Amino acid sequence: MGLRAKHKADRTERIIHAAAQMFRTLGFDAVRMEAIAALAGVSAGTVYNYFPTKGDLLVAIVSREVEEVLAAGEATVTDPPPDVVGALSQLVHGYYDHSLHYLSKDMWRTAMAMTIQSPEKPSSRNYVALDGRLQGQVVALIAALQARGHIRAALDPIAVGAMLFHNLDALFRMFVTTDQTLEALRAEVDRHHRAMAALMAV
Amino acid sequence: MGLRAKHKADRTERIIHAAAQMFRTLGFDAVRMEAIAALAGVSAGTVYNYFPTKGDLLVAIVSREVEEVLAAGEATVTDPPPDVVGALSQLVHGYYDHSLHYLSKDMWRTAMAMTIQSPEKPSSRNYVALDGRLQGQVVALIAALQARGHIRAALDPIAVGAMLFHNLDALFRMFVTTDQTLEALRAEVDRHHRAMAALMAV
DNA sequence: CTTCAAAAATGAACGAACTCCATTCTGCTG
DNA sequence: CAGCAGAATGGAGTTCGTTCATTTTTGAAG
Repeated sequence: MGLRAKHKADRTERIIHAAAQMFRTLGFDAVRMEAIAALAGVSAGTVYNYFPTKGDLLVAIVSREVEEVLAAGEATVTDPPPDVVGALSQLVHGYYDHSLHYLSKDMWRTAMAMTIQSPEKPSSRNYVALDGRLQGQVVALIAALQARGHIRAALDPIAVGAMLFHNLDALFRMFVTTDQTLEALRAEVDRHHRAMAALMAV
Repeated sequence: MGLRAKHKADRTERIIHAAAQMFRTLGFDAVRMEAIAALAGVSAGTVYNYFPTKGDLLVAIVSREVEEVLAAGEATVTDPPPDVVGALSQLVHGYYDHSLHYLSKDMWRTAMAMTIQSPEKPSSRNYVALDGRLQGQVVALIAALQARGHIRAALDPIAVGAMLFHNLDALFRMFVTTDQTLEALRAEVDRHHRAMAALMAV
């Protein structure tokens, strides 16, 4: 990698870190692009050379978090606990527990809003693709449990996996739009998992 | 109602109709508040005496649509078809089929985005409450089917109803964020309903 | 019918994201 | 090393949503 490319990568990192820090401490709306640029040590115009809009900058930050969570989920999918509730909970709690590590609820809300409102933007497409991979992990987990004979052979793993994912997604959305605690979120999703596990039992 | 109150109601209607028409034909972002005000026959400032922001104006419009859909759903809940898939489909197709009557996908997306990003605003709270009532209808339907002995007595109707609602909501969000047709949306949700009906069967 | 305080409407001004662009700087290449 | 292409700069300009001081309208009291 030439010096030029390295500078580019450095600047991208600096901008992302500066923005992430400010978004988290001040809230998305309260942060001016000038301030991000200043903290990153570049000019405002330069930020726009890297990210088309303030929203895209946020979505890029959030997408990094999702990628980390995805990587962490692989372990559960490839080697799931034998009980259905335990397997689902392990995967989903992994998602939830990491969600506020680098990000605030405000950042999640704003990023979700951006990707819904403008699904055609490249940053949104990327985010949606990551979401699809999360859904794929849930489907894969259901299929794995089914292959091991822990849930009924007759059920449609894709449809059921999709429903479970949509559910955990909705509960997470509720979490970030209220002052619900992580603990309460976990309890709620576990309740749903128990209900589904009872239905899926062989 | 005094003259003053009547004028107020008239203006509210004119503003809502003007905004709805323009949002639908031009798209939310392309419509300037000036233009809505002009079509409604008032000044820009006046619109702000009636709706705090452009987004709140949109959410008010969308909320009206949800209220109509809610009313239409009552019939299915109080007297559901005996088969589980038929009952779920009748309710949910009712929701979906009316969704584009007055609104565009763009309006749905933007309204969803607004309510997620700013859940504390009065207009968002109202919208979320309507969503809760939709979820309540699904739960009530499951409970009714259960009371009639069409699905297992052992299952948790609140958890299962919540999951079904979250699922139909997610599928609708996918619908409005892509160019999927209503037909394809119906087919997809029916597939999920069949999968769930099989699990819930006595 | 006149008065007047409260309510409502008005539109000019403001602020911030974003665009544009002439200029400057920097690292690659012949 | 020269000079060129690509990138950063930063300030001026645009656009809208939003705000607010001012003006106009309202309807009840005298």
